[in-house]
Parts: sequence; C-alpha cells; structure tokens
Amino acid sequence: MSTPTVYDVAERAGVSIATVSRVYRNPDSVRGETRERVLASARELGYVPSGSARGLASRSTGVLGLCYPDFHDAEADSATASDPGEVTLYSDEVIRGMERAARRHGYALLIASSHADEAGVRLTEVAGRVDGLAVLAQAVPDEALEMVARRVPVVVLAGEPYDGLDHVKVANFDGQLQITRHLLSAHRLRRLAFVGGPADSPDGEARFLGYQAAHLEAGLPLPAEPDLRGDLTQAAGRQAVETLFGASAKGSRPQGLVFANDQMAVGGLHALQERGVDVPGDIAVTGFDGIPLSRLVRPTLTTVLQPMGRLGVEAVELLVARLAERDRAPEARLLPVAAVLRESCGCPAGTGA
Amino acid sequence: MSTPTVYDVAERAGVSIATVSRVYRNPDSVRGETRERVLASARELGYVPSGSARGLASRSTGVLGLCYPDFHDAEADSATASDPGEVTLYSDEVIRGMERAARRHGYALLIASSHADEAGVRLTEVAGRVDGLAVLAQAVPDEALEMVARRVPVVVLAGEPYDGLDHVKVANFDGQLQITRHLLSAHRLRRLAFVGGPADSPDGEARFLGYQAAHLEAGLPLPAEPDLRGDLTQAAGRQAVETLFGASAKGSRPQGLVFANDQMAVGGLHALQERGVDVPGDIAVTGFDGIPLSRLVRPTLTTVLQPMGRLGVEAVELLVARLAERDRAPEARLLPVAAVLRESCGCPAGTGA
DNA sequence: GCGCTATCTGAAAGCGCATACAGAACTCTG
DNA sequence: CAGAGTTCTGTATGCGCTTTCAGATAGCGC
Repeated sequence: MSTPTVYDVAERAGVSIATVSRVYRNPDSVRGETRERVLASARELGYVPSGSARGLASRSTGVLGLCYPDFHDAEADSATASDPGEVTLYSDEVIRGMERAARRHGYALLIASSHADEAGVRLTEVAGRVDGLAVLAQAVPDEALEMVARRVPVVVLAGEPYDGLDHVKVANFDGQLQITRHLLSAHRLRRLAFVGGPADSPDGEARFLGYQAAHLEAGLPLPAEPDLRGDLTQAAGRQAVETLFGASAKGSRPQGLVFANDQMAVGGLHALQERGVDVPGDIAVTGFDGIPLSRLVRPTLTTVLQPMGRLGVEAVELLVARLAERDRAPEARLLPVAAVLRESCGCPAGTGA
Repeated sequence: MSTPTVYDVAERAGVSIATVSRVYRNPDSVRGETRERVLASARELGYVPSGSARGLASRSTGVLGLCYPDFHDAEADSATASDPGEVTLYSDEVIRGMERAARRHGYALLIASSHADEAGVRLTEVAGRVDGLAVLAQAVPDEALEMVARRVPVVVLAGEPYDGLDHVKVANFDGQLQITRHLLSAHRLRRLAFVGGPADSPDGEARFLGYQAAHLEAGLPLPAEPDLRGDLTQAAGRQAVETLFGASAKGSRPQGLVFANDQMAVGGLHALQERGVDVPGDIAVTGFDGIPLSRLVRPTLTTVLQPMGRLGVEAVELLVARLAERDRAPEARLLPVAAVLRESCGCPAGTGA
C-alpha cells in the first residue's frame, strides 16, 4: 500500500514484472500497446522505480560523486553566508562544472563535503553509491582513497597526482611563470619577492618553480626559496608585508610582491595601503587563483585565473572514459591557465577581465 | 574477485554476514574482538559497502536530493564559464546551504539540474534514490512533482506553494515593500515605474504586490499593472529602458525605476548610462536578488538580498522533520529578506553591504 | 556443576529490480 | 494451412545487504 513497486504495476497492467522493467529499461522491446498499458498503471499508482533496487540489480547507479573539503564553520552559517558575493567558493565552480558535464552524460551528481575527521567515512559512503568519484585534493586521507579506488574509478582533482589514479590539475607552473615573466619583462622589474604557501602544498610549490623558471629565463639570479611562507589566508598576506616592510626589514625593498594565492595578495594589498605604500606605483603585487574578490579590491589584482569549472568537466570526462574502459592507463590532465593583467602590476585598468 | 562483498569479508573473518553487517550498522552489538577481526578483513579486502544493497534492504538511502533548473547552454560552457565572479548562480548558494545542512544531519546531497524537456525524467530518477527531495520552483512539471511526492517527502523552494507539500520561500512582498517604501519615503519620489517579470512568475507577482502596497501606504494612486514586463534578463532591462525613454515614450519620465530582479536592473543601468541619464541623479534604480554583480556595477545597485543559502538549510530541516514524522501537517516557511541600500537609489556609497 | 539470564552470533528471508532463458504468440512464406 | 522465423512475454534467479528469530555461548548465583 505504501510505495508501489514493479509488482503492483505489473499486476495492475496484467503483465509480469519483467515486462514492467523492460518498459523502463528498453521500451522498444515491448509492444506499443502493452507499453502504454504499463505506463498508464504506473502513472495511476504513482510508481517511481527504486534507485537502490535498480543499482543493486544492474550493478551501476547512474550517479557520479564528488568529495571536497569544506572548512566552513557550520554553526556560523547564517551569520556569514549573508553576503553571497563574498563567499563564492572554489568548490562551487567545480560542483557546477561537474554537474553539467555529468548531466550531459546522463549522470546525476552526489556531493559530500567533509571535515578532516570524518572524511574517511564520508568518502566510503559516497563511494558505495556512485559509479565514479572525483576527489578534490586534500579532501580525504590517502588510506581511504586507496580503498575506495579499488571499488570505483576515482579521479583526483588538483594537488598531487595519486599513484595509479586519473588526475586533473591546473598549470600552476605555467601560470606563475607567465605572470612572473610579465613583471620581469613587460614591467622591467628586477627585484621580486615571493610569498609562498606551506611547504607541503604541491600547488604552492609548483608555483614557486614557475617563479624560479621566469628568473632563469630572464637571466636573473635564481631564488632558492620563497622569501616568506604563509598559510594562504589574508592574515598571512598582511603578516608578510609587515615582515618585509617592518622596522626590522633588512636590505632593499622588492619592486614586486608575488603571492602564491589571491587571499594572501589581498591581505598584502591592505597592509601596503595602510603603510602608505602605493600599488603599483611603489611596488607591484600579484596573486593566483582569480577569486572574485580579486576584481573587487583596489587596485584590482593581477592574478592567474583558474578554470575551476573545467576541473569538474574534465573529471567527468575521465570518469566516463574509464567507466567505458576500465583498464586504460591512468591519465593526467593539465589544464591551461590564463594570466589576468590588472592594475596591481602596473597595467592599465581594464586590461584584463 | 572484483569488488568484495559482505560474504567475502565474513568468510575471511570467520563470521557470518550478519555479523559483518552489524559491525557497520551497530558496532556495539558485536563483541570487541570480533569487531576488530571483521574490520581488519574489511580493510585488507578493500571492502566498501554497496549503497544500493544497503538502500534496498533498509529502505532508506541516507541521501537528500535537490532538483533545480539550469538554463545554461551546455555547449557554450568552456567559453562563458571562464570568469567565476560573473556566473555565481542562484542555485550555487542553495546547493551549498543544503549540502552543509544535510551533512550536519548525516546525509549526502544528490543534485540534478534540468532543462524543461527532461525535467520529469530527471526528477523521478533522483526521487528514486533519495530519502527526501527539494525542488526549486519551476524546475519540474506539476504532474511529475505530484507522483514523486507520493514516494518521498518533497519540499518546494521559492515560487508557489504546492498543495500539501512543505514549502520555503523568501519574503518577496516584504522586500519589495521595503525598497519601494524607501524610494517613496526616504527619497521622496512620487512617480515610479515597475518593470516586472513574466506574468506567470509567482515571485515576480509577489514583488509587484509589495510595490503596490508601498503606494497604498504612501497614499499614492495604486498602480494596477507593472508598467512593463521582461523576461528577467539583462537584455530585458535594456529593452525596458529603451521603451520608457525612447522616442515614442509618452508622458512624463518616472523618477524611479523599480526592476523585479537584479539582472534586468543591471541591463537597465547600462542602457541609462548610454543615454546619458544619470543614476541616481536623474532617476533612481532598484533591483531584487542581491546577485554579486549588483555590487560591481556603477553605481552600485540598491537591491533586496535573498538568503539563498538559508533556503537550502530550511529545506533540509523540513525534510528531516518530515522524515521523522511522516504525517505532520505541511509547513510553509517564509524567510525574511533584507534591503540593501546602495548608490543607485540615491543613498550614499557604502551605506549597504 | 546446574539452571538461569544476558550477550553474542548465525540462518534465512526478503528488499525491488534486471536479465538470461525459455516459452508463447504472431507473421510470413510457399 | 503447415512450418520456420520473429517478436513479445513470463519464470526464475540473484544483485549485496538488513533484520528477525532462534540458537549458541558466556556469566553468575547457589
């Protein structure tokens, strides 16, 4: 009496459950007249096929999954989320890109964020209900990842490639190379400083390599290490400026400040402004990521725009490909990246998007 | 040999499948020693429980669903999605809010967008695999909604309340009332024009009612109909301005232009600028929604900020409540809304967020 | 060491569907 | 109209898990 099943529909239509199933899975294999009869009973009964039963019987769910980290404080939700523009997240774009791509391929998307502690559990839970899974770097512990990868195709997004798994990342090296080259060559700067991320951030390190490469190319002395490191927050950016421009700062000031991400760059921008240092007049500043805020700050921030939506799209593509051919070789894709030249490096306003 | 099941784990651990199941569902009901043995075998085998089998046997999936419209042209994807700031969608915030709330309650979130044509199919597909379902207004045909609602709890988001279903919407009436009152009273304007949405948009109509109410309150003649209607796009906003300010415009120009949403308002702003009409000097302009773009345009746009994230959160709350008590009375929630007064209505810059 | 209770484990029966296989009905030919 | 195809439908089985019920085992007092 509660939710109708194939049995109910079959009985009402005077056919067997096999026929009912066929009407949904393979309509052409059922005579038109019979099909109509079945569909009519289904409609009358309000029959909705059970995804679980379907998945169990057919060994596939028609769902792709995405696990991503969300460090947002759940409690503060209503308070901080009041301003939509501010909180556009990295993951939103990945989700959107992935959902659209998934739809094109006939899949729905199951998403699950995770705090570090429960990440493993969340992961296996979604892994158990999807045909393929994308994992945003650092979202889950390696151990869990490995287990899960034995069950469903997994593609790792950003971060470090994982042994034997498909992988998509953006061209961190290239991006930083481009933008550093721009400072060095177009703006003819000679002394730059790099504010990196934590040493264990693969993305951050790749960016530093690009920074180094640009120096190499320009025939300048190769910086061995980032001049400073921060934790990628705005606060860290401020801190970096304090250190570089503070009373105890040694040596000559750099002509350009290259931050490993936008957040820090924005923090740095604020700190510079407070100190009365003109950007880009006195010093050029660049970021990385292309967060929305980078267009809102004054001066607008020169940065590298990451194609987050693409990440999601490529993830789906890789999953679909692997689903079609399970034993293909693991593939790593590198997404091109575009430098956006704005005011903070000394380019005229309106040059970039 | 492929994906291990309870049987494999049970055999390896020397227990029955019932015990394996218990280890996952109700760990305390299994002796510690046995439990460890089972978990060890599971780890060694790389066992990941099948969500489908679980769902089938337990009649619940641990997943909530969201169906939302996405009118984005899938093909144009890579081209247009390059700028993240621009494309922050309405649905992104709902998704994020819902995912977080769902996580708090131990659920994952299944999302599926839909074009109109396939909406019905998509809906039943997700309905078949979730414990509860949120549907963004206009995302699906009524007929499909009704069928689905017989199977799982459904909450309708925004738009029109649906008979017998839980419903959450934002205070369109209130918001438009506030903002219109502001124009009428704080700025002492007398002649306004309202650019509405399609007549079949419940949100748009509710806003118009608020607009009317403000006139009523101010003792001004009651506008019977929106002065113009558009399809809620920027183009429609431009069009509206063309019509009102074009050669064939009749009567005196309004002192304020009230758009039913931000998109149109932004389009209108551009058109006014091209015609050399000063905003807010010559005419005030307001929008509705609080899209990120509303802060980026010059002058910044006075608007009503919709708590989209809240919509998602409330949806989850209602679903969880109904899941706990299936036959509670349908509940309708109205989310409060906040007017954001910015430059375009004549308020000083920086007044609003 | 016995009987009793409390705890733990196993056997078995589905959950709702897909699908292989076989059988029924129908369509053509000659 | 018989026989060979062809198309359509039904029977039966199993997908991997949860859960009830009963049986086994352990703990305890006397």
